[in-house]
Amino acid sequence: MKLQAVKGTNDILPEQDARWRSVVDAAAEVLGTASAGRLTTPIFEHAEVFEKSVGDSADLVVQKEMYTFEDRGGRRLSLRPEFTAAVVRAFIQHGMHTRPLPVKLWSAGPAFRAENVQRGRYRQFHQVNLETIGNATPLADAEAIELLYRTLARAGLTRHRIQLGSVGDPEDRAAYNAYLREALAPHAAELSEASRERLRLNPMRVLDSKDARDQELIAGLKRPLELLGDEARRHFDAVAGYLTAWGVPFEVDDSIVRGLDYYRRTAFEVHYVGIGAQSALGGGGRYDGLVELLGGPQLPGIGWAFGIERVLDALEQEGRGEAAVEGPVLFLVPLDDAAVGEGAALARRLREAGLRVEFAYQRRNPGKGLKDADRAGARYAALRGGSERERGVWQLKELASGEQREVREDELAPLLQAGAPGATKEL
RNA sequence: GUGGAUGUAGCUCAGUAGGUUAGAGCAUCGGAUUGUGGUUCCGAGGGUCGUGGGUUCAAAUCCCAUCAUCCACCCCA
Repeated sequence: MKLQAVKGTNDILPEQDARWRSVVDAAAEVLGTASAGRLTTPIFEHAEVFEKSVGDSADLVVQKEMYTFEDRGGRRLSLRPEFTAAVVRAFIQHGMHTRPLPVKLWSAGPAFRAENVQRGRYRQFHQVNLETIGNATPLADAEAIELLYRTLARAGLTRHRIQLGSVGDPEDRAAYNAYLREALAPHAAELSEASRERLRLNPMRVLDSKDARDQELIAGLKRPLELLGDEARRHFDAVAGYLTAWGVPFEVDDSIVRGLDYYRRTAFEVHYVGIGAQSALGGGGRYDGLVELLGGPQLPGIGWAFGIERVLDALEQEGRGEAAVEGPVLFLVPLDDAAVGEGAALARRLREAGLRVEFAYQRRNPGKGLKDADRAGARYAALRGGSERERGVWQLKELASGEQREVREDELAPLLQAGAPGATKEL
């Protein structure tokens, strides 16, 4: 056990590939129907892209959860811990504000955080991300949330739940934080150590505490939703209204909080019961102000991301784990040395025609060859030795039924291409 | 960073009152079967017992350290 993948990173094996692709394909399909274009950005950026956007109090920075390093030119670079800042950077760099607004951009790829590992939490993980930049209406929020819900449904999930909240406008947030500080100050000594720290840096996050004593202290307090200003309140109600009208199931969650500073108003998460402690499949929210913060025009935005590994975990809970790896349609078995080259050449031609064909690399006897074909998962095997060569044919055998007949080489492609059921009957 | 559990073959695991060459099932390869597969039977290859140190005549087994994995805290995807 000498060399192995770095802690918190995973190999995606061939048998997992189909599931993986199906999730990304679901996103491409669903998000495409909403005219979102796919944007692929580098996996690393100048560190300041994330540092500026994320805010000083965010854990990403404070707890050094970013993989930041210096390259040979002395540039400080960071592996992306999330997509939003990088997408916004690309949006600004390419002058996308001149396109018809809003601009919808989706992405998929790895992200990195230097955290400790557990189920559903890895150091390299993968996300599907969507950003809608340039529209501040509640309709844009509802659209984004609906797309998130539908993408996951399309990927095969049936038991994911949307939780909707609001962190308010900056003034609301400031007011609520002040309220919390005041309300909790007398009990500060009773709070857990972590929560005392939160109270100092980002009081709202105290609501997130899983400490039983903390929860008791919090129980009687007002929630962020109760202290929303009029505009934020109307915005929230409108988003909820659209979702209800569209039949997107959701629950109001009055304790949704964001670790990142740039969120305003709408905040939401998708959860799934049964995938361990990290039950959030994804989350997102509105970030009016971020584009400007990163040096772009004053444009609002809303976006979300979900974790592909967590979705795959959830799919497994629903009994939709690894799909069987598809075998070749045809497996060619050379029964003598001359047939080895003939088989390879035939395979090449059939592959050129788009068929999935495999062959034995050396002469086999029929028993071995059929065994090879069987284990490769092939549907048909074709054998050829001296007597077949004389007649210019291959013995084509359907493995499942055992039916066999002689076919000329030029008959093979049309026969196999005719498709599974038809070809079977012909035999 | 903190806490708990676990590290024996590619995989799932046996194997402790310490005792010769460390086992099974599955998987792999070969043979039974040099022109017809899946079942079955036979055989083979594959192990620094996570790593390092200690105790002992003797360590997979006991002690210490260390690393890794899993789960949880924290935080989040």
